[in-house]
Amino acid sequence: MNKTRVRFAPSPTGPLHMGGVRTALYNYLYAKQHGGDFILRIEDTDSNRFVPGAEQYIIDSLRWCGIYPDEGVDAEGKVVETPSERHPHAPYRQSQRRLIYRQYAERLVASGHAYYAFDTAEELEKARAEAEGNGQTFIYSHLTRGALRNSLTLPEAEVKRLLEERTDWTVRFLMPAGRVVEMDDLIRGHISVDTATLDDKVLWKRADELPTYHLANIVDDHLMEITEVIRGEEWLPSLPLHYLLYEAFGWQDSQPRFAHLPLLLKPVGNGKLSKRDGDKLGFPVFPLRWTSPTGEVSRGYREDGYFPEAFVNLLAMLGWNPGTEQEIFSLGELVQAFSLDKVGKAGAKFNPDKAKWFNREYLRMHADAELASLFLPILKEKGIDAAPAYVEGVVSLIKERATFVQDFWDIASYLFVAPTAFVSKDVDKFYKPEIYAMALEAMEASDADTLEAYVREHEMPMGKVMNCIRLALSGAASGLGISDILHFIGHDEGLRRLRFLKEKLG
RNA sequence: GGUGGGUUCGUAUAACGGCUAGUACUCAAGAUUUUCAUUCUUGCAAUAGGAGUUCGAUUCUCCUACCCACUACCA
Repeated sequence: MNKTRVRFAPSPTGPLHMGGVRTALYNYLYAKQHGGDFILRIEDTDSNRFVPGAEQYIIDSLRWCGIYPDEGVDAEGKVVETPSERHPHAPYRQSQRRLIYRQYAERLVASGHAYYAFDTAEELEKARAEAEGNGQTFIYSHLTRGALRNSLTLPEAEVKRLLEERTDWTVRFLMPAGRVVEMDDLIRGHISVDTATLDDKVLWKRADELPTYHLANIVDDHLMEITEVIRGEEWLPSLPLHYLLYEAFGWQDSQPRFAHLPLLLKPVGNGKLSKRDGDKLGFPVFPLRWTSPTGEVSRGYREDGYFPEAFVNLLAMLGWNPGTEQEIFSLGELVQAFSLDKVGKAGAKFNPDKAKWFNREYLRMHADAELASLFLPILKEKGIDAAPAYVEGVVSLIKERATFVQDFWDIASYLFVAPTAFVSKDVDKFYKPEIYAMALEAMEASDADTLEAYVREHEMPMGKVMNCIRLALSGAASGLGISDILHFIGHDEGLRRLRFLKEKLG
């Protein structure tokens, strides 16, 4: 039995979106569960779409989630560029593997599974436009290849000349007609496709001396001894090609098994989750904040205040379920519980409310001291220098009311500074001369512990008096319990605030 | 258009072919609380439609509808 080896193979064309993180996560979980390796490979074969910083963003995102590759770019925190005893499959960036692909492309031509094509981009475009004019779709296939400029139709000498003179030719796969490819997917079961509907995909481009996805992918998965390919559903249509490629190379025996994951869909309407949805509906679609080369900023889960554990957890539950009613899982627990046959087939709509719920749960699980240490810098920004022990006490009191650490300030700012503004609606309701008089009397006569008893004993209207006091202490009639507030700010400060209320409102 | 995939409460999902189709989020109501939040209880709400197989179908088969992906010298 071969050791399990899976890979996550993103393209550095922009920030990794949460769907991509989920794919990486599922690969990672699968690898770890089977005691195997998780490999990070960068598929940068499209020089036109390369975005500076995208690769580092991918690495940073996975690290934030606690996902570390055993092999590949970023293995053990450093970029592996050359083969070594530990990483014999390096390099892991496809642009650094150019030389490898060309020989495999040539091998396919030699064995009659591929051919050279000399059609220019303009010629193909013209053919497409023509077909479209006739209400049809042009595909480069057994239907059309006989009338196009390639090594199948041109004389040998001409082919030789063009190969030498021109630098814009490609190698195309010779898609056989009249075959039905029988495939198996770990999630979807058996699938069969008639090759007559498939086209002759470009495998290698002379112009930049690079392969396209299809060739690079198959060659690398083979060379890197990948045992399972777990990727997004958008790849399902090219699975027949990939099967045929393994067959053409004679690698069927070591062909990896495939699992195509359902897509992540936008919260409302239809279609896959896109960057725009996040901006529009107010939630991040990226793990980390991303600033594009043009200066456009996209929010990230990290910066929005999500705990990485919560992010990983919510991602894991989108498209997979444990078969039990447990919803909260650590990364380690996910490794134990994960299973591809519990992955659903249908696309999963992302629900921002549930995402927040997960973070709330994780926030409560965090120790007060830890939360306090996260809150401290925020306080410092507000110009407040509070004692850690004090902040810890505050946090333990308010953590159940918050979703994010950032919420702490809004919830409890008045435990650090006296309110200067008062909610007018609450003022109208609770700041009446007779109520204020009673509130002042109660405050002057009792401390935090005896306040309630005093109000009760003197048969004051409990709700009104308390809310008037709360208004003075916190600036609003809703919020923390009065005795809790007093415990933190002290009785003297409480009395001062009550007097300030009158001073301010007259 | 073609090819492939998909379809259980609003959302995520559960249910060897067999209880009243379960759970979580959201929402609503009630209880608790000096207020708010929390917490607790309760409630609303689904098998896309139609045939077939079967004693019995959410589950298996077929058809229809709808949704998604792919259909580039992008991944």
